[in-house]
This record gives sequence, C-alpha cells and structure tokens, in this order.
Amino acid sequence: MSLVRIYECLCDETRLRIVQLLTRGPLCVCHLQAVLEVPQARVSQHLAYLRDRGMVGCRRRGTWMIYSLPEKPGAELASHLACLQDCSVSDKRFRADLRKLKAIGSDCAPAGATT
Amino acid sequence: MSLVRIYECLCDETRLRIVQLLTRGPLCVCHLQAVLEVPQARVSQHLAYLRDRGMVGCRRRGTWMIYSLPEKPGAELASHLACLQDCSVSDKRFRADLRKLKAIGSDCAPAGATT
DNA sequence: GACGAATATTCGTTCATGCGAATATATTGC
DNA sequence: GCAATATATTCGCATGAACGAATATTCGTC
Repeated sequence: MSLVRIYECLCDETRLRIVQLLTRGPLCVCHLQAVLEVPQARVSQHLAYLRDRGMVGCRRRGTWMIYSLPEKPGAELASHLACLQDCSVSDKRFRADLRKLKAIGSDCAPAGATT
Repeated sequence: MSLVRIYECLCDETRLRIVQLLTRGPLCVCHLQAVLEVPQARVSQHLAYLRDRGMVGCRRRGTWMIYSLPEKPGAELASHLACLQDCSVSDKRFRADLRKLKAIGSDCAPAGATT
C-alpha cells in the first residue's frame, strides 16, 4: 500500500474516524454508524472506499459485517497507523467517539445475545 | 493543523515528493522543479496549495523563493513528518529524488555564486 | 526605462470525491 | 414462503482537485 494511497484513505473526516476506531479493534457497521452518528449508507460508502484500497478487510457474521484493519500491514501502513494512534490520544473528537463506543458496548454482539 | 488537513496535503504524489524533500531542509522552487522534473507552474500550484494550508512557509531571496516546513509544527504535524521521514528511507522514488538533489547541489545558491 | 530569470496566478477542462435518496442484496427467524 | 434487520450499491448532483496553457508579477541587472 503506497504512501499516497494511505493518505487518500485518511484525508476525509468520516474515514479518519472509522480508521481511528478500528485501531482499537474490529467493529461492525452498526456500531460504527452508532458512534459516528451518520447515515448508514454513508458509512457503507466510506467502508467500500477503504476496502477497495486495501485499508480494511471485512468478514460476515450472520447479518453483521465486521470490519478490521489488515492483520499484516506493510511497514509503511503499520508505521502510519501507529502514528495515527499516538495522535488520536489527544484528539477530542476521537475521545468522544471512544466514549460513545464504550457506552454502546463494543463486543459486536447482537443486542440481547448475552446470556 | 488538523489530521485531515495533514493528509489532504500529502495525498497527491507531487505534493508528497515536495514535502519529503523539504524534510531534508529548505529548498527553492527551481531546485524542487529540477528534481521533480515537472512543469514550473505545477510546482507553484502545489506549493500554493501547501502554503494555503500551512504545511509550508516561504521567504524570498532575490528572485528565488525558498520553501520550508514550519519551524514550530504542532505535535500532530511533527509526528507525521517524522513518520513520513522514516518511511521515506525505503521509498525508491524519494531516494531517486535525493540523488538528483545531490547532483544538482542543494545549497539553493544561484549558479556561479560560489567563490 | 527594458530585459531576463524566477515564480505566481488565472482560466478552462476533466475527473474524482462526497453526499443524499432510493433501492438492492444477504441473512436470520418465523 | 415472508418479514425484519443489516448492509451494499446505484444514480444524480455539486464541488473540489489536478492539470496544461497562457499570462502576470517580482526582482536584479544593464
């Protein structure tokens, strides 16, 4: 994944928030949508953009789709994701997103599935 | 300088090469143009883009304009520029650009000005 | 003043991007 | 089979970006 490709993926606020959230672990579309508070179609469109460029991968779990960052990113991507993660610590918007994620519950289980 | 703004500046190949070169020190437009081997107007347009967004600053020296990265970047920008510099070490295109820069002479002095 | 060199800007064209609206598709439970 | 839920995709629109061509501006020298 080239440097330009990495920056293309991150130069939009919605995609940046998605990738920031995914640095904390895989997430499903409905959780991403709940945290970002944007229309579902927009989340899907940006996920498709990221998927097309190899920034995220996905796997199905029933009707849910779980998105995650690459397990084996190249050196450049790993380096930039680490850098982004460092910077996100002081990013107010990201901290707010994290609080929302914690409030929702980030185990990506269907509501009511717990026993 | 926001993260998105940083990525917007770097998500184009010409601007990326410009910033990569500037991580090694200030440069004038004619040196940048000689290394990048693109039309002068294009270099100027991308420099204007970067300048408008605070990614570079410039000062005149006679008819020459010397461009440089911010002396006091914010934490995010500093972090990303360091990351970019790390990644550039293994970037073939950047190494080629550096060789050209060395061949040209990177002191930004007018030709024949040496004594 | 004119001229040359260096550089910036404007304009028009083309294309990518981001969006919303609408709709299509996949899966599960009944 | 249908309904509900989750998600993806398509279409059209508006805007910004990237570019080349042409030109304007600035500075130093004469």
